[in-house]
Amino acid sequence: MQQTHYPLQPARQASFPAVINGAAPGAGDGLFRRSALNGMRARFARGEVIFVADDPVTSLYEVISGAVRTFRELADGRRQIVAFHLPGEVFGLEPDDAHWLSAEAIGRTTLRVVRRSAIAAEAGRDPAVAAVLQGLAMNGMRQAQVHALLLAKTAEERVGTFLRDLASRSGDDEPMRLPMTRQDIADHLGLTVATVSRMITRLSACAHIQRHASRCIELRDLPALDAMVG
Amino acid sequence: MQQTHYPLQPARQASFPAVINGAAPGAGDGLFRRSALNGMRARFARGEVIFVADDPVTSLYEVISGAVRTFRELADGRRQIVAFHLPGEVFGLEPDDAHWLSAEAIGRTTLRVVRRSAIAAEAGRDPAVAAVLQGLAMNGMRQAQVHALLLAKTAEERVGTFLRDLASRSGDDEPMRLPMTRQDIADHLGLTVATVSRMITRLSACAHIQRHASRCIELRDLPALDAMVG
DNA sequence: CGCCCGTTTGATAAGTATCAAGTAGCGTGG
DNA sequence: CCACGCTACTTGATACTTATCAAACGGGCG
Repeated sequence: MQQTHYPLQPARQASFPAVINGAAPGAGDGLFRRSALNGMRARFARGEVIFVADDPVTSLYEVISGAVRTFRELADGRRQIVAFHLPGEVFGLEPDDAHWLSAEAIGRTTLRVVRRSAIAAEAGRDPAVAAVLQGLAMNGMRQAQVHALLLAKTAEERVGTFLRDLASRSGDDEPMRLPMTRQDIADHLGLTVATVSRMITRLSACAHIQRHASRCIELRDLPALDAMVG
Repeated sequence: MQQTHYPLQPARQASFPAVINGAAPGAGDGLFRRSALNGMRARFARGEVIFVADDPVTSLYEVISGAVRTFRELADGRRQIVAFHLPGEVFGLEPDDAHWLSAEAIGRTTLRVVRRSAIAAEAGRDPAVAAVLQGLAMNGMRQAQVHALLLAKTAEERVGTFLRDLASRSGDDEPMRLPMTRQDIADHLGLTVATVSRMITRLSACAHIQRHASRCIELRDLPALDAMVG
């Protein structure tokens, strides 16, 4: 499959109510800078909790620096990571008044926090803000669908796709620095740490990637990766 | 995991811009009956194509009777079914101007078709319509996330969860009639037909379900199913 | 009534998890 | 600054789950 990456933010093009035109897709341009929604900065240490499932949904969050994981704890103790969020991306949008997901900072992380009530007020006033929200929701839907497609593939394809996508979101600086642990990756891809590690070793052996350090990987043959993962 | 079912329609509660209250959640109440968006009825035969990936997005669709599968064809010929849509549910909402998914009628199916341009116009006029769209997008996001969680589980859990959810969406009449083939189920759950069949046999052996016919299944022990699938 | 497609079942192979040991990287404290 | 210790990562041997290939069965529709 294509596995085109769909960043949550900014809204990529005309969303459904076509009203749009929305926020300029300028890189790094904060979603809520354009309106009255400046938001407050908040800093989090490694592993610190941002919100927990069942908490009331109070805010929307934009990653300024660092990285965030959103996940769901299963009854049997397994943890499924739904998404990683890198600088410039927005998370925290959920259909209900209570969170279904939990969120934690992966490393030292700075966020812009915008209160839900402020967004709601602004969206009622400014149709463009409503359209941006609509785009966020639809991109989140697409991203989750792409993730589901990923989980139907083999371990090698999952890891290859994951690395390729992460690289495209991280900026073009090679080699790429991975903010998350192998356990995080495994919990995102529905694999075990051991298997993730083996697949990275295998991709290195094929010269598709090169490991400079365990958290520092260079994609050496992007076309080959693309061909492998579909 | 909980695997609460999240029907696309109607919007369940206050969505993000809180403007809402939206459409009354009356059962079977068509999404677009309330506004000027009546839409036209369209009938499809078994297997008939509704739209294909790369087609322009022209409309939103509500299932009146029958069932629909939305899916994505992978390069290697595999087909991943993203969702099944039953009467009362809405599909066809996508972030871009071109479809990323394809859609086909599973059996004889009737749809209400509402043109995108009409929706956009109405959403600009009526904030409640915009809010309903927002709810549809966010519920679609949640549904895709739940699906991704499902794909990280064992074959038995996937099939059990699938049957339980389908039953809750199909209405309470037992035994439940399955509109789709085993191949469709397999392509939705990331399994093979043989494995789906074996798991159904195994669930029957545990007396959790009972097969009246291959497409007609009764859930005999819902608590046990819930316990098994988390 | 009979054909055909969808479904079930069996035997075997492949892929991934599990359990366990060894290695390396990194922060912390001496 | 270096040594230490802890955590993350890699690698190996084995078991279990699911896919694959193939055949038999059954039910719905002409």
